[in-house]
Amino acid sequence: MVQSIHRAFDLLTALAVEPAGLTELARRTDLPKSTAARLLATLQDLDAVERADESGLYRLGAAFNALAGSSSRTDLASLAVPHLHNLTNQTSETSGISIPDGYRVHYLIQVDSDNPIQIRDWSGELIPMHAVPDGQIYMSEWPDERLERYFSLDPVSFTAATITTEHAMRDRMDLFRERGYTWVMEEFVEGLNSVAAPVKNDAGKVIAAIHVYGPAYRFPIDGTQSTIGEQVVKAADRLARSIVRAGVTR
Amino acid sequence: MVQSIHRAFDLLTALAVEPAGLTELARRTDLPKSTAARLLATLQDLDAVERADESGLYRLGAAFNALAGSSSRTDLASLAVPHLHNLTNQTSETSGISIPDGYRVHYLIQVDSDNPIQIRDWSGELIPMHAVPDGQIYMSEWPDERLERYFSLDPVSFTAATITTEHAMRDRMDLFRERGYTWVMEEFVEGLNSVAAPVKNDAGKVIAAIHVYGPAYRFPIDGTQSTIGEQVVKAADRLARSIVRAGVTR
DNA sequence: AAACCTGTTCCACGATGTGGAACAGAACGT
DNA sequence: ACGTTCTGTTCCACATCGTGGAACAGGTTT
Repeated sequence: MVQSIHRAFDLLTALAVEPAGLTELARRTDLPKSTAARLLATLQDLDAVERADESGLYRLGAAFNALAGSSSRTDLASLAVPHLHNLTNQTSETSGISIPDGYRVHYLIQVDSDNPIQIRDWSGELIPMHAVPDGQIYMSEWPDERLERYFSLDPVSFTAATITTEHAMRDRMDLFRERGYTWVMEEFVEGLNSVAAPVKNDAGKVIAAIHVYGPAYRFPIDGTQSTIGEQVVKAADRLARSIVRAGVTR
Repeated sequence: MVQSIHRAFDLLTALAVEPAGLTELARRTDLPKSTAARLLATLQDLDAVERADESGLYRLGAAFNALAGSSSRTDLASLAVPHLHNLTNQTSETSGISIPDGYRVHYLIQVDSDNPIQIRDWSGELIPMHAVPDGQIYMSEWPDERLERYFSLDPVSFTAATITTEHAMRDRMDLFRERGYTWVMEEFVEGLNSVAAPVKNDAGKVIAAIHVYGPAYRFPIDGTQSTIGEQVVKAADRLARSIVRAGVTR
């Protein structure tokens, strides 16, 4: 075991209680002041702690928000994988999961189908909300002023079919609220269709969305839009229950 | 600078990209395998990383959620302090801020008034939602089934005035939605009144609440309920704007 | 079956982390 | 104004702790 790392985490844990000066931290962690000073200087270098200018008090730094964010995204992605496999098996198309990130959709992972004609992998990428079904679901929870602000920024018209007006988006959102899922037909990329449904936490808040997409020439097969939509909704609900059981917080 | 701590954080940063095995992590961080193994064992001991049983892959552990949670609570509390001072000056009573935490309200900090007759400090404590105005605000955003579940658990009657039925709480929530703030008169503690207003993020979600409380014999002074309520709403809105400017995420 | 790769463990070694001491400056009490 | 106490910073002699190469077991791939 590496003693220095244990000691560093002792200091971080002490700071989680409340901010403190060097001498107080040394006292809380039973370390000599010079040892604590050196460890804190290193943690400061790593943005794991920061120092308030006037008071000289140490407090936890921004590094953990990034690590915790990544940790919870990884948790969510792990939980989603079996559900996405099931969905891909059912639909024979690529499925994936995303989370909202400001005005964009953050694709976490996707599960490809066996079909030789594949969809490229958008995992890790950030796509504007209006262009994809996940984003349209997230936007449907926004207050009016946020929606207004978004459309005042002239959203990109990716294809001739992209929705770029608030009015048209409200119509789309009404459809979503009616059905519980939303379809996007060649609005982001020519030749690509997709459908998504929301994943909600115990408090009813949309924390993620799962989607299926495929090439427009074969997806969806005529007359199957609502069947596929319902399958995505069911998969999203099952994932939501897994999340509650696993105690993954978002 | 402490080399071991830098190396440990290099490993953590590598894991934030995606989970990996020992050899891959050693490669990503330019460390000998034995060094990486020892550092990872220590991080595992600290719950900073965990090991998937079957695959043997390492991934970030739960420790950061706790540290990030604490870090962001500290950020929020720091931002709130000047607003709470203003509110305490205006009302001559104790003010404070809370966040929701499951079925309870987590009081972060409070700012006392100069009055010698003081309210005890609940900072750090967790109080059931139904008994305090902050909690009643949080509950007003819940889906029906969550509210139903809460009241099926026979909430504690702290005083004769405590609301313990779903029906009565819905009436209270209607009043809240009408006014933008909510009063609680001796429902939690005999002789204690309080008023709260929600703090919302850019997406319109209630992330915290701020409140003022005082002894019932002097607070509120007759005829000042709506004036004080509005003051709390304004302070909450100003805090919300500070939060957006500071980029503090919740 | 052989080659290759991963993860684990050991231990000789010396580099790094340790911690006491000294110091400057601020805060506090008289 | 002065003495005392406390905090934070820095130095450096020292030896403990962290290092990393090597060996090994077991699984995977060819």
